[in-house]
Amino acid sequence: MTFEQLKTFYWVARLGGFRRASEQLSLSQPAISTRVSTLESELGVVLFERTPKGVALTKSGTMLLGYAEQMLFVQEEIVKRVANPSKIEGLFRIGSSETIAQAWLPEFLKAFSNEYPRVNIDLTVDISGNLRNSLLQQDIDLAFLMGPVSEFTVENVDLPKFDLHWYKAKGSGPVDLQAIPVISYAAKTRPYRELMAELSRRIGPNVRIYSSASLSASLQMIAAGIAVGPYPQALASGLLSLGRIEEFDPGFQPSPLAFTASYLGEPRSVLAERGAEIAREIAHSWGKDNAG
Amino acid sequence: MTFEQLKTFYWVARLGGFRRASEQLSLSQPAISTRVSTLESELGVVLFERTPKGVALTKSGTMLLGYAEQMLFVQEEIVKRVANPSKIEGLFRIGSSETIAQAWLPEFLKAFSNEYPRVNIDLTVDISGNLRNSLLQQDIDLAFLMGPVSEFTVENVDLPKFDLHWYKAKGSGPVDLQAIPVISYAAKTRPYRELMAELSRRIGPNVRIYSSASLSASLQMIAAGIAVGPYPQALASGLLSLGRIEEFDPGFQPSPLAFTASYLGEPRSVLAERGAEIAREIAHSWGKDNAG
DNA sequence: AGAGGTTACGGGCAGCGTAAGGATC
DNA sequence: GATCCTTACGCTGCCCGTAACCTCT
Repeated sequence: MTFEQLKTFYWVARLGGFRRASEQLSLSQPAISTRVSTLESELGVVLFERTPKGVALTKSGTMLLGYAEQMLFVQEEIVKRVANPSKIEGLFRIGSSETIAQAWLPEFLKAFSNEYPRVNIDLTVDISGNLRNSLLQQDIDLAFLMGPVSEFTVENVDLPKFDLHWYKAKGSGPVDLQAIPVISYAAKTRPYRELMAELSRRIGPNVRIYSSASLSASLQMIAAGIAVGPYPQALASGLLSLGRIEEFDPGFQPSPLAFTASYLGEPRSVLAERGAEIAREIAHSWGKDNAG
Repeated sequence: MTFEQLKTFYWVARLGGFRRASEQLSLSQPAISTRVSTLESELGVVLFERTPKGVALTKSGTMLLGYAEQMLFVQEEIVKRVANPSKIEGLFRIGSSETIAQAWLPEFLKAFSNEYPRVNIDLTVDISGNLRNSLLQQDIDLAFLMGPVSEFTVENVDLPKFDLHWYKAKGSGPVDLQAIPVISYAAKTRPYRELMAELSRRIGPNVRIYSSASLSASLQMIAAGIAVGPYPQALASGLLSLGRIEEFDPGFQPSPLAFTASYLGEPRSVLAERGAEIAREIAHSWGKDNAG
């Protein structure tokens, strides 16, 4: 009996098939067959009923699953508590919404790769909805998104909120929201929908809303006087101090953007757990440094 | 990280040396070195301080030890609860006192090897004192002896007691313990010492006591009229029904022989745990079948 | 035909034992 | 020199991937 066998068993049980487990573990499918059947013959017990459309746990298999989970849990615990982080190797896939990427993500990456120098990082920047799916499909290990992700398998660590203020080009006259478009987050995002609803209610159907998937492009458009819009105060400070943009008050303020660091609780991943923790620390100290 | 590495680590920690662990695990000493140093480099942590006279756990090593014990415990649990006994292989070393060997040991061996057909059995018959030492030195895995063994590491399962009755050759006249020797268990045993003390008190210094390490030889001597002695009633029934010996009452009866099935609780051994359980069952049913 | 699992086979590498090497008393 | 652990090295055997095969829809 080896850890690899138990881990393989665990994933076959969890995903309900040898082929799916082979993808999860980056192995050939026959390798999964070998591992499982070796384990079965070592224990002298059949763990799966093979049906044409996948596999199902036998009674023995069900019993083993609990123990296998314990094993993998303790193993992660060892990696977390005993192992030296600088020796941990692997690939860690991070997904981030652009707001975070523009804010404290660089500092996070610095801190993370400092603690885990031998871990390679895959970074994806996307909108929260896509990140959520990627996370649930295990295409990424840790996501910074507008959460929380409410699936019960997902752990959500709350991150500091971003207050939204309204900005317009410096020196432009009073703002008439009927005349100048409002630019905001990409169309499929929650802040976009919220803003859309609020503006329709207050301004009427003539309001024009641009949406942009690129935060920095949006800010450039604001600075160029093409549009106005609500943006995280903390991210506007650069153009603000350059004198390119200025705040204004259209009479209401969208609710702050709430982010979480989210990861799958099962199976355990030390990197995801610790990554979320580091993110919380970094985000808080970044928030203090960049407070109004 | 593998089970073998953790097990090796455990034994090195427990025995305080690589060489001792290599003997415990039946491996060469360099193999222990390799395993430990591989584990150390995988965790990126030094687990042992190497001193000229052995090794000592580092702080990290101490932390790991707890987790390693958990792992090995769960592993044994899997073998015990999930694995099919008929597939378990290995060597199981049993030590038994002769009384047990003459009583229900054959039936026990039959039941045990029936449940674990692929486990080889090493049987040693010796006096309880030696069995106790062998057990503590891990030369045997399970001992049937006059217990309990009071070391805190040892688990003791109580077995049915053996009542001692006095026997003499059939047809011989009234017994004068001043005239005929008393034969009993080997000199280093507890029943011998108890009997010695009791006889000295009651009969006086002239009493002669033979001691014999062989139960069957002793019974033969009684049957031959050379001596008389107290023996387990259950074991005398053969010669009794053949009409070779008969009971008599010298006015007192030694206390019954109390046996235990004893094994080391740490590290766990499924075979020892289950073996003790089987022994208890077999001994009880044997006791009923052979009751006066 | 296609999806899912098994069997067959060759090759690479982990890990063993033997043997030699260092350190400390 | 004795004891204990480490290093060196050749070899064996395990386990992976490729490829062919089986079975059920």
